[in-house]
Amino acid sequence: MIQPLRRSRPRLPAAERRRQIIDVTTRLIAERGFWGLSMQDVADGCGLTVPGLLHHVGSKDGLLLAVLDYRDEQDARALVAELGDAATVTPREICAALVRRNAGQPEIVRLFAVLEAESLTPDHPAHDYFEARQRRTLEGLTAALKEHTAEPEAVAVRIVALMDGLQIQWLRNPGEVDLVAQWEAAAAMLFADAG
Amino acid sequence: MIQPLRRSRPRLPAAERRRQIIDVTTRLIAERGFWGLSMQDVADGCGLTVPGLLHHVGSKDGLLLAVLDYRDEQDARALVAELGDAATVTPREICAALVRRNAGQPEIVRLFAVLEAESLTPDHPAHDYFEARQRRTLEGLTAALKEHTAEPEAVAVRIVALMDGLQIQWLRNPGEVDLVAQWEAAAAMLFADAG
DNA sequence: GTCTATAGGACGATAGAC
DNA sequence: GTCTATCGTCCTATAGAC
Repeated sequence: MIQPLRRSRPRLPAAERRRQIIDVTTRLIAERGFWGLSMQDVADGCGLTVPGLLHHVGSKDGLLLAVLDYRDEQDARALVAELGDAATVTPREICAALVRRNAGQPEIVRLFAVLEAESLTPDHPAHDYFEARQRRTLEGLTAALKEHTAEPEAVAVRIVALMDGLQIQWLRNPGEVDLVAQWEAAAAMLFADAG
Repeated sequence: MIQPLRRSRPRLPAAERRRQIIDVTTRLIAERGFWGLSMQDVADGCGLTVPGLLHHVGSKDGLLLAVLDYRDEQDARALVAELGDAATVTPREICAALVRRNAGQPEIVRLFAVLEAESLTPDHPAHDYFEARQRRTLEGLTAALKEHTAEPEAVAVRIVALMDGLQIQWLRNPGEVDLVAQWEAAAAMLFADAG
């Protein structure tokens, strides 16, 4: 009568489990930020216990970094798919594509909006990530704008600022603010002298 | 030998103590957000125990609302002092005054930046406050723009978005981004057709 | 107005079995 | 790969003395 009975629970392969963990965590951080995130909630959302969750990500900080790494990878993939890696695309087209993509995934946008603000303080585990991300974005955009305007750096700052600001208003009131339309209208002035 | 010995500790009057609590809390929320705020840290910063702190604010939510109420009061006072309540002031001047004031108090700006993002979720204790605040701001600005542009509402959205976005970049890199200068330059395009 | 004492959880993380 | 059990810490809040 001794039952061999191994594995009454699913025991997903590590890669799939990791993917599930990242999905759940993305949703929860968007709702509550990193400081408001609890490992218990993530574990529950995955049908795991907390030690089970920690087996995959090591620590709470590790969990956050896993989410950000995954986003980088996805974003890079998506942008190449949409635009090709062509050098013929204008900065304005790049921005428009980005806004269109963001308009379709409010959860991700919220993830970044919350973490961007939270991580302003130097002891936030994503502080360095967001500092590097902002520098990379501004440098890339500045370079792309060089041949189109006299003040590429200042224009780049304005573009990023406007995108971030519009996203916040859109997230707070998705029904009333049309992200893509607002951006197109705003872009008309921003790119008045640029391409 | 029986000592009457009452009050070995300061025992500040309630109003002063409340003011101190709000100051300390403002700094801590700017650093960690509301979810990351601990009553213990606030109490320590005031030289109080946690129950002593709770005596003044009732609960953690009450503490947050006290901070926001106080900010509303201060901001209204400051804006009237700077501009008078005159109807002769243009929207552009109002915005410029606001940006100049913000440039001098990064801690307060950070408080709002963090709470604005955190409070996107409906169960955040400041959710309603920020929703009302955004609506009030947009309506006021839209009204002020009515005589200056054909699309006052859309321009108002852009103005708010740009101010919020510039502030984030400035907060992350105060040395490299000059908030006032960036705003002046951006305002030149935003108000191209408006006053 | 502030304290001590304490209730009653939730937290992140580790050890070790299976 | 996932579990149970547990550690030690932190958390908000209440009761009641002074």
